[in-house]
Amino acid sequence: MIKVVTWNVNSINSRLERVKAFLERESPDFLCLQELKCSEDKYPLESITATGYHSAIFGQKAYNGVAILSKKPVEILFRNFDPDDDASRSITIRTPFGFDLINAYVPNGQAVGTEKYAYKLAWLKKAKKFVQQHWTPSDKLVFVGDFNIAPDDRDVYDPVAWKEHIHCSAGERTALNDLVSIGFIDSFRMHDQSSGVFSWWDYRELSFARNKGLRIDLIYATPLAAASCRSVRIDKDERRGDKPSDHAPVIATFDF
DNA sequence: ATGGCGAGACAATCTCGA
Repeated sequence: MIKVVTWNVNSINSRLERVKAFLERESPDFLCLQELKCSEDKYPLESITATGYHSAIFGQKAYNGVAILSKKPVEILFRNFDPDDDASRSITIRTPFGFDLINAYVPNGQAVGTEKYAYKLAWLKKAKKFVQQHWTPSDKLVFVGDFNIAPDDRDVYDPVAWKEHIHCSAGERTALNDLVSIGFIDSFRMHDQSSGVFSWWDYRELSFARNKGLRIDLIYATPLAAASCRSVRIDKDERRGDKPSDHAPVIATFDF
Protein backbone atom coordinates (compact mmCIF):
# COMPACT_ATOMS: atom_id res chain seq x y z
CA MET A 1 0.00 0.00 0.00
CA ILE A 2 1.34 3.41 -1.00
CA LYS A 3 0.40 6.37 1.18
CA VAL A 4 0.37 9.84 -0.40
CA VAL A 5 -0.22 12.94 1.75
CA THR A 6 -0.71 16.62 0.94
CA TRP A 7 -0.24 19.17 3.72
CA ASN A 8 0.11 22.94 3.67
CA VAL A 9 2.35 23.36 6.72
CA ASN A 10 2.46 27.18 6.79
CA SER A 11 6.26 27.31 7.38
CA ILE A 12 8.30 24.12 7.56
CA ASN A 13 10.50 25.56 10.30
CA SER A 14 7.54 26.52 12.50
CA ARG A 15 6.05 23.07 11.92
CA LEU A 16 9.21 20.94 12.07
CA GLU A 17 8.38 19.00 15.25
CA ARG A 18 4.85 18.30 13.96
CA VAL A 19 6.18 17.15 10.59
CA LYS A 20 8.66 14.79 12.23
CA ALA A 21 5.97 13.38 14.53
CA PHE A 22 3.67 12.97 11.52
CA LEU A 23 6.32 11.03 9.58
CA GLU A 24 6.83 8.79 12.59
CA ARG A 25 3.10 8.27 13.18
CA GLU A 26 1.78 7.90 9.61
CA SER A 27 4.87 6.64 7.83
CA PRO A 28 3.75 8.07 4.45
CA ASP A 29 5.53 7.05 1.28
CA PHE A 30 5.18 10.59 -0.05
CA LEU A 31 4.55 13.69 2.03
CA CYS A 32 3.83 16.67 -0.25
CA LEU A 33 4.30 19.95 1.57
CA GLN A 34 3.27 23.46 0.58
CA GLU A 35 4.20 26.86 2.01
CA LEU A 36 7.67 25.98 3.23
CA LYS A 37 8.19 29.75 3.55
CA CYS A 38 11.95 29.39 3.32
CA SER A 39 14.75 29.24 0.81
CA GLU A 40 16.50 25.94 0.25
CA ASP A 41 19.40 26.87 2.55
CA LYS A 42 16.95 27.44 5.45
CA TYR A 43 15.21 24.10 4.90
CA PRO A 44 15.78 21.76 7.90
CA LEU A 45 17.38 19.10 5.72
CA GLU A 46 19.52 17.38 8.37
CA SER A 47 16.57 17.05 10.73
CA ILE A 48 14.34 15.54 8.03
CA THR A 49 17.11 13.30 6.72
CA ALA A 50 17.62 11.97 10.25
CA THR A 51 14.06 10.60 10.13
CA GLY A 52 15.06 8.50 7.12
CA TYR A 53 13.25 10.59 4.50
CA HIS A 54 14.59 12.07 1.28
CA SER A 55 13.64 15.66 0.44
CA ALA A 56 12.90 17.00 -3.03
CA ILE A 57 12.87 20.74 -2.34
CA PHE A 58 11.80 23.83 -4.25
CA GLY A 59 12.14 26.72 -1.82
CA GLN A 60 11.69 30.47 -1.88
CA LYS A 61 12.54 33.16 0.66
CA ALA A 62 9.57 34.03 2.93
CA TYR A 63 6.78 32.91 0.60
CA ASN A 64 5.53 29.79 -1.17
CA GLY A 65 7.94 26.86 -1.47
CA VAL A 66 7.06 23.18 -1.90
CA ALA A 67 8.73 19.86 -1.15
CA ILE A 68 8.10 16.13 -1.47
CA LEU A 69 9.45 13.95 1.31
CA SER A 70 9.81 10.30 0.35
CA LYS A 71 11.03 7.04 1.80
CA LYS A 72 12.74 6.12 -1.44
CA PRO A 73 14.90 8.39 -3.57
CA VAL A 74 13.00 9.99 -6.46
CA GLU A 75 13.79 11.73 -9.70
CA ILE A 76 12.73 15.37 -9.88
CA LEU A 77 11.10 15.95 -13.28
CA PHE A 78 10.14 19.63 -13.02
CA ARG A 79 10.27 22.65 -10.76
CA ASN A 80 7.25 24.88 -11.60
CA PHE A 81 5.08 24.49 -14.70
CA ASP A 82 6.51 27.57 -16.37
CA PRO A 83 10.28 28.09 -16.02
CA ASP A 84 9.72 31.85 -16.25
CA ASP A 85 7.57 31.93 -13.07
CA ASP A 86 9.38 33.49 -10.12
CA ALA A 87 7.18 31.96 -7.41
CA SER A 88 8.14 28.44 -6.25
CA ARG A 89 4.78 26.70 -6.52
CA SER A 90 5.17 23.18 -7.84
CA ILE A 91 7.49 20.22 -7.91
CA THR A 92 6.95 17.07 -9.97
CA ILE A 93 8.63 13.73 -9.40
CA ARG A 94 8.80 10.27 -10.93
CA THR A 95 8.14 7.66 -8.27
CA PRO A 96 9.57 4.14 -8.30
CA PHE A 97 5.99 2.77 -8.18
CA GLY A 98 4.95 3.48 -11.76
CA PHE A 99 3.21 6.81 -11.22
CA ASP A 100 4.29 10.42 -11.42
CA LEU A 101 3.41 12.90 -8.70
CA ILE A 102 2.75 16.64 -8.99
CA ASN A 103 2.73 18.71 -5.80
CA ALA A 104 1.38 22.23 -6.24
CA TYR A 105 0.59 25.34 -4.25
CA VAL A 106 -2.05 27.16 -6.29
CA PRO A 107 -2.02 30.97 -5.89
CA ASN A 108 -4.40 32.37 -3.30
CA GLY A 109 -5.97 34.95 -5.60
CA GLN A 110 -6.68 37.48 -2.82
CA ALA A 111 -10.08 38.70 -4.08
CA VAL A 112 -12.22 38.27 -7.18
CA GLY A 113 -11.31 40.79 -9.87
CA THR A 114 -7.85 41.66 -8.56
CA GLU A 115 -4.56 41.27 -10.38
CA LYS A 116 -3.77 38.29 -8.14
CA TYR A 117 -7.07 36.69 -9.13
CA ALA A 118 -6.16 36.98 -12.80
CA TYR A 119 -2.75 35.49 -11.95
CA LYS A 120 -4.45 32.54 -10.25
CA LEU A 121 -6.66 31.80 -13.28
CA ALA A 122 -3.69 32.13 -15.65
CA TRP A 123 -1.64 29.83 -13.42
CA LEU A 124 -4.36 27.15 -13.58
CA LYS A 125 -4.39 27.44 -17.38
CA LYS A 126 -0.64 26.85 -17.39
CA ALA A 127 -1.14 23.85 -15.13
CA LYS A 128 -3.50 22.30 -17.67
CA LYS A 129 -1.11 22.96 -20.53
CA PHE A 130 1.76 21.50 -18.49
CA VAL A 131 -0.13 18.28 -17.79
CA GLN A 132 -1.26 17.92 -21.40
CA GLN A 133 2.30 18.42 -22.61
CA HIS A 134 3.79 15.63 -20.51
CA TRP A 135 1.09 13.03 -19.84
CA THR A 136 -1.99 11.43 -21.38
CA PRO A 137 -5.18 10.46 -19.53
CA SER A 138 -4.09 6.81 -19.69
CA ASP A 139 -0.94 7.53 -17.63
CA LYS A 140 -0.79 6.98 -13.88
CA LEU A 141 -0.54 10.49 -12.51
CA VAL A 142 -1.39 11.88 -9.08
CA PHE A 143 -1.80 15.66 -8.73
CA VAL A 144 -2.00 16.92 -5.16
CA GLY A 145 -1.78 20.20 -3.39
CA ASP A 146 -3.35 23.24 -1.83
CA PHE A 147 -5.64 24.23 -4.70
CA ASN A 148 -7.05 27.25 -2.89
CA ILE A 149 -10.42 26.43 -4.48
CA ALA A 150 -13.36 24.65 -2.87
CA PRO A 151 -14.61 22.44 -5.75
CA ASP A 152 -18.29 22.76 -4.87
CA ASP A 153 -20.64 24.03 -2.17
CA ARG A 154 -20.34 20.84 -0.11
CA ASP A 155 -16.75 21.95 0.47
CA VAL A 156 -17.73 25.29 2.06
CA TYR A 157 -19.09 25.82 5.59
CA ASP A 158 -21.36 28.66 4.53
CA PRO A 159 -21.87 28.59 0.75
CA VAL A 160 -24.27 31.54 0.81
CA ALA A 161 -21.82 33.81 2.64
CA TRP A 162 -18.94 32.60 0.45
CA LYS A 163 -20.80 32.87 -2.86
CA GLU A 164 -18.53 34.56 -5.42
CA HIS A 165 -15.88 35.06 -2.75
CA ILE A 166 -12.30 34.04 -3.32
CA HIS A 167 -11.85 30.21 -3.26
CA CYS A 168 -15.49 29.69 -4.26
CA SER A 169 -16.11 31.94 -7.25
CA ALA A 170 -17.53 30.60 -10.50
CA GLY A 171 -14.42 31.78 -12.35
CA GLU A 172 -12.13 29.73 -10.12
CA ARG A 173 -14.36 26.66 -10.24
CA THR A 174 -14.54 26.87 -14.02
CA ALA A 175 -10.73 27.11 -14.22
CA LEU A 176 -10.38 24.13 -11.88
CA ASN A 177 -12.96 22.10 -13.81
CA ASP A 178 -11.14 22.91 -17.02
CA LEU A 179 -7.91 21.51 -15.58
CA VAL A 180 -9.63 18.50 -14.06
CA SER A 181 -11.53 17.74 -17.27
CA ILE A 182 -8.30 16.42 -18.82
CA GLY A 183 -9.08 13.30 -16.83
CA PHE A 184 -8.62 13.85 -13.10
CA ILE A 185 -10.78 12.35 -10.38
CA ASP A 186 -11.13 13.96 -6.95
CA SER A 187 -10.09 10.91 -4.92
CA PHE A 188 -11.82 12.14 -1.76
CA ARG A 189 -15.17 12.15 -3.57
CA MET A 190 -14.71 8.52 -4.61
CA HIS A 191 -15.16 7.61 -0.96
CA ASP A 192 -17.21 10.37 0.66
CA GLN A 193 -20.11 12.42 -0.71
CA SER A 194 -20.88 14.32 2.46
CA SER A 195 -20.70 18.06 2.97
CA GLY A 196 -18.92 19.77 5.83
CA VAL A 197 -15.65 17.86 5.56
CA PHE A 198 -12.84 20.41 5.45
CA SER A 199 -9.03 20.63 5.26
CA TRP A 200 -8.56 24.28 6.21
CA TRP A 201 -9.92 26.42 9.06
CA ASP A 202 -9.08 30.06 9.72
CA TYR A 203 -6.89 30.72 12.76
CA ARG A 204 -9.37 33.38 13.81
CA GLU A 205 -12.91 33.31 15.23
CA LEU A 206 -12.53 29.82 16.76
CA SER A 207 -13.14 28.57 13.23
CA PHE A 208 -11.84 25.07 13.87
CA ALA A 209 -13.94 24.55 17.00
CA ARG A 210 -16.99 25.70 15.01
CA ASN A 211 -15.97 23.67 11.94
CA LYS A 212 -16.04 26.81 9.81
CA GLY A 213 -13.72 25.61 7.09
CA LEU A 214 -13.12 24.81 3.46
CA ARG A 215 -11.97 21.69 1.61
CA ILE A 216 -9.26 23.12 -0.61
CA ASP A 217 -6.46 20.54 -0.20
CA LEU A 218 -7.09 17.96 -2.88
CA ILE A 219 -5.72 14.72 -4.28
CA TYR A 220 -6.54 14.24 -7.95
CA ALA A 221 -5.70 11.07 -9.83
CA THR A 222 -6.00 9.94 -13.44
CA PRO A 223 -8.47 7.04 -13.91
CA LEU A 224 -5.84 4.30 -13.78
CA ALA A 225 -4.35 5.74 -10.60
CA ALA A 226 -7.77 6.45 -9.08
CA ALA A 227 -8.74 2.82 -9.65
CA SER A 228 -6.05 1.90 -7.12
CA CYS A 229 -7.15 4.43 -4.51
CA ARG A 230 -8.41 2.63 -1.42
CA SER A 231 -9.02 5.46 1.05
CA VAL A 232 -8.82 9.21 1.56
CA ARG A 233 -9.09 10.85 4.96
CA ILE A 234 -8.33 14.21 6.53
CA ASP A 235 -6.19 14.15 9.67
CA LYS A 236 -8.14 16.68 11.75
CA ASP A 237 -6.07 15.86 14.83
CA GLU A 238 -3.18 17.74 13.20
CA ARG A 239 -5.28 20.93 13.43
CA ARG A 240 -5.57 20.56 17.24
CA GLY A 241 -3.10 21.38 20.00
CA ASP A 242 -0.16 23.77 20.10
CA LYS A 243 0.99 25.66 17.02
CA PRO A 244 -0.95 23.84 14.31
CA SER A 245 -0.91 24.77 10.64
CA ASP A 246 -4.24 26.21 9.52
CA HIS A 247 -4.44 23.23 7.12
CA ALA A 248 -4.80 19.55 8.03
CA PRO A 249 -3.05 16.78 6.07
CA VAL A 250 -5.09 14.85 3.50
CA ILE A 251 -4.03 11.20 3.41
CA ALA A 252 -4.71 8.85 0.50
CA THR A 253 -3.77 5.20 0.13
CA PHE A 254 -3.24 3.39 -3.19
CA ASP A 255 -2.51 -0.25 -3.84
CA PHE A 256 -0.26 0.30 -6.84
C1' DA B 1 -18.62 46.17 7.41
C1' DT B 2 -14.40 45.22 9.86
C1' DG B 3 -11.04 42.42 11.84
C1' DG B 4 -9.96 38.75 14.32
C1' DC B 5 -4.51 34.85 13.94
C1' DG B 6 -0.01 33.43 12.53
C1' DA B 7 4.40 33.72 9.92
C1' DG B 8 8.39 36.12 7.84
C1' DA B 9 11.28 40.20 7.24
C1' DC B 10 13.12 43.31 9.97
C1' DA B 11 14.04 45.60 13.73
C1' DA B 12 8.03 48.67 14.93
C1' DT B 13 5.24 47.58 12.00
C1' DC B 14 4.60 46.04 7.59
C1' DT B 15 2.66 42.19 3.90
C1' DC B 16 0.43 38.09 3.04
C1' DG B 17 -2.43 34.15 3.63
C1' DA B 18 -7.58 32.05 2.86
